[in-house]
Amino acid sequence: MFKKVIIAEDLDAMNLGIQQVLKDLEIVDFQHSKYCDDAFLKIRVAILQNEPYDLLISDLSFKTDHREVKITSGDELIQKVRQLQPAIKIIAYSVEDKNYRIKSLFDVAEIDGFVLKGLNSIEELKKAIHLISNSDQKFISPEVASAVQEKNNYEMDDVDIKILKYLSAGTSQDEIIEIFKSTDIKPNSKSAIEKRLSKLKDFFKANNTVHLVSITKDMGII
Amino acid sequence: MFKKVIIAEDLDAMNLGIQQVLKDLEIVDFQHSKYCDDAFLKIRVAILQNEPYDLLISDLSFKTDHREVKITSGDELIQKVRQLQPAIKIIAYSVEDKNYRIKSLFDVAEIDGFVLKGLNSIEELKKAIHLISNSDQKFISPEVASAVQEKNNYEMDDVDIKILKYLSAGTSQDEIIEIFKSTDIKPNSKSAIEKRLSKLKDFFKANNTVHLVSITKDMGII
DNA sequence: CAGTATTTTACGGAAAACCATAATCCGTAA
DNA sequence: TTACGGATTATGGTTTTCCGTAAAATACTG
Repeated sequence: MFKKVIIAEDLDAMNLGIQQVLKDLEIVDFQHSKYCDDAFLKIRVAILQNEPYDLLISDLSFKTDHREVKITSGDELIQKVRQLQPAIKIIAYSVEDKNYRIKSLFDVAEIDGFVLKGLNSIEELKKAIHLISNSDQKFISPEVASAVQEKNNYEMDDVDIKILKYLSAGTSQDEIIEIFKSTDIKPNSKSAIEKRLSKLKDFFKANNTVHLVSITKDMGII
Repeated sequence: MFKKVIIAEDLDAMNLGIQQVLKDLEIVDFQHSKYCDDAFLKIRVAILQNEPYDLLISDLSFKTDHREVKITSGDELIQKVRQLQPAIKIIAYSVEDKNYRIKSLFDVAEIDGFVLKGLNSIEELKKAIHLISNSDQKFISPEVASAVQEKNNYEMDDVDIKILKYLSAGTSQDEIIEIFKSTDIKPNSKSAIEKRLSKLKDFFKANNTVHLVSITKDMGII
């Protein structure tokens, strides 16, 4: 079982629940942070002191307040922690149920578990901690288990995402072309952008651009 | 102080936090429901038994699981409870920070308090309960206090919302016109729809339709 | 190097969306 | 009834997007 745990979670009411879980599991050595920056710092310090954490439980979305922060989302935090301490186990604990985002957490950041905040998430969190503490198996909440097996036969790249983001920000296709040319982004012809858009619409079964942006927004891609 | 309280909140981890607040306030008679339907039923029964609740604390968004439910959101629940028992005090407790939605909760459903789930929401919830328990003042979390004073000089109507929803679902303007004509919705000419869209774009400072849908989605209007 | 495949770019016509103006309908009041 | 104002509808022209075809550039292969 884990000896030293760190929690990154901003909502105070939620924190109580997580701490209850750890107490039930008789894990006494845990810290929690309301800010990603703070959590990252604690993890770094722990490594330097030769007493690294062996589990990170992190939320994905964090509220912003007056404080100036560098790491704004749990995704970023997880990413950076994975680089800093590759062996640490990571559980994402979130209400996020968009397949795309969950899948990329497993694929890119190689999280060890994903627990969906829900009606029985406290029990699930316990299960997840148990499972990954003494094996290298992955845990994923049953409600979203389909996310990982889902194969995206069409791999979207950075440019696709950029286009979608610009579109949703009200940029016209022509303006996007201008921006791409001036910032030296590779495919920047009218046809190329159009073709990509057409492929995206095809893939997401969108009737038109408005629909496409609406769908990808819902999926949490942009 | 309140004697009998009901909580509608689906996330189990969050429930612990709220119950802690009530215990601190020495409110012992409280129930909680993970489903809106269940909460509504409890409230109805309590009225029939002549022991009505005097406070409802409700989340806004609820997860769906296998169960068939009639009331799917906290907004609906609040609305129906307000009709059923006009004198009950209602606090919305949510992460929702879109001004439009908060404002309409105060204006339409006449909630008595809005507490934003956040880094210090437990304390705020306590304050809110205190304030509204012995006065008719409204409580609103400081972070979103601006929401209520914000005056929407342009009043959107049902048709506007319908248009936006259809657009975000991939319906073309022409198709919307067809739908409006076949379902007998009043302004259904090309010009009328165009004019409305143009006004909406103007009001929301949107460059084009994609942008407009993107903005209104973010605001929680659609 | 030649030959083939893939990607990017170019072009043009069709459709949809955008925008300004003018005509029509409709309720209200003089 | 008639005049007026507001809302809806009609019309026409411009811009943007859409979509197919084809040329050019690049990458890949034997």
